Amino acid sequence: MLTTRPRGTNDILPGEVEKWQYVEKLAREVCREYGYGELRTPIFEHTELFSRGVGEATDIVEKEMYTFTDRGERSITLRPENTAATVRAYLENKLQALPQPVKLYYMGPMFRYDRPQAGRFRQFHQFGVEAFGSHNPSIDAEVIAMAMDLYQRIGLRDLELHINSVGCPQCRPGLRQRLQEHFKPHLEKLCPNCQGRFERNPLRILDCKNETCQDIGRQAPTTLDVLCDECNTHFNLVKNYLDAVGVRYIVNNRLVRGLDYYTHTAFEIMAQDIGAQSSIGGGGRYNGLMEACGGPATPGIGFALGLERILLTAERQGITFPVSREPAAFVATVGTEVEKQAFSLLQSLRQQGIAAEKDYLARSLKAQMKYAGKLGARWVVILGEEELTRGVAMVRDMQAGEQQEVKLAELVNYIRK
RNA sequence: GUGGGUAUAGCUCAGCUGGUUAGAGCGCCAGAUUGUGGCUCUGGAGGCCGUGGGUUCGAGUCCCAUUAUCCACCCCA
Repeated sequence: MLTTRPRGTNDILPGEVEKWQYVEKLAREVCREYGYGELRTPIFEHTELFSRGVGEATDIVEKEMYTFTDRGERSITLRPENTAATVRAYLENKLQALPQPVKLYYMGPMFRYDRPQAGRFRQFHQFGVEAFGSHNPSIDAEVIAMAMDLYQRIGLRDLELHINSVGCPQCRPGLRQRLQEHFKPHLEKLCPNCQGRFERNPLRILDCKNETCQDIGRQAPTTLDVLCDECNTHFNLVKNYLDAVGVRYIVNNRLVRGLDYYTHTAFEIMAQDIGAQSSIGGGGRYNGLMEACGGPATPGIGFALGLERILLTAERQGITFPVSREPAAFVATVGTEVEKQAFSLLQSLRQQGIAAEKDYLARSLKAQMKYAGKLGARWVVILGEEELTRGVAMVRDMQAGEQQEVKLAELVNYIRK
């Protein structure tokens, strides 16, 4: 073999790809019902879109981007997420001119240079939505409820929805300061990671898995302790709306989202039993992002769901999808004289909407039957010279193990019945 | 970027303390008298034992490196 697929990428083969199509179809249905229109943006963008939009200090930008210089000396990056690109497209196409809010969705591959592990790949796929132009907490709740609705339609069970408010530019600096005051006396005892976080992002110390860090963090002020009145009110209303539609959630004041642009609502959905990377979706509000990208102050909220992780969860939960690609009919021939007519019959079946197959390896009738059985064909249409002169075919029902002669003119109706 | 496990046929794996032509099950192809699948039986194709070095009379087996893969950390979907 010349080479293999690049690390952390996957070939999705027939048999597997139908599951993807099924989930994608459900996602599109949900979007239609909730009023989200599809947006397709480039797979690559100018690097500065992500470094500025996602945040210079994030892991994504610091160490996970697929960045290269193109032949025109431009720095290009394969998209690591799609919120920044959606904001860019909104501004570039002047979607402010549309009735507000503007509700968009996307689906497709994202790229991050990580070490692969269970549920994590370098090329992975996200389905996401973004709603621009409304501060209203009902749209926060709508976005969350929509994600949960999709999971439910797919059939996923035992999911945990965690929600939190990470504050706004008014109250977040206060939280940062109070956290640093809390951790400062214990700085020596924190794990090396958290000692680094102390300066960079003290919020993150709160969801460290290290026991000592957790113990010290237990008494620390949380986001919810320092929310300003406005943030507090907003968060309470989001919860009220979720209650109103029966979406169950866990308020997790340790929940911090990694990307710089989040404000107010943050949420994450966790699955059991798919390994350490248990988050199958997450999102939140990002009221400052549009301005950071050079646009007018415009609030936004969205989510991104990981398709690989959704499919993995479904597999672990033993969920089967109603997908099939078996041919309905198989045209078998006896003797070489009838092959042209059989070929024509095959074509005619297909053109009338019946999935039909034939043998391509000059197999004996016995081998053709065996092959048809393996393909899962329900009907085998057997054509020999003798049948052909009488305008009939022997049609075998592979499930019942019975067969009978059918006039060629009635074949389609017979198979459809 | 860090740590650990694994690498033998298309797939799942045997191959004992180094010893002759590397095996099984499944899958694939063919056959078991005339034009009929599933079960059974028979035969066949298919392997630079991940790659490169080293130790040895001799390496699939031991050592080193490298690559890939899996799992975990970091982080995220």
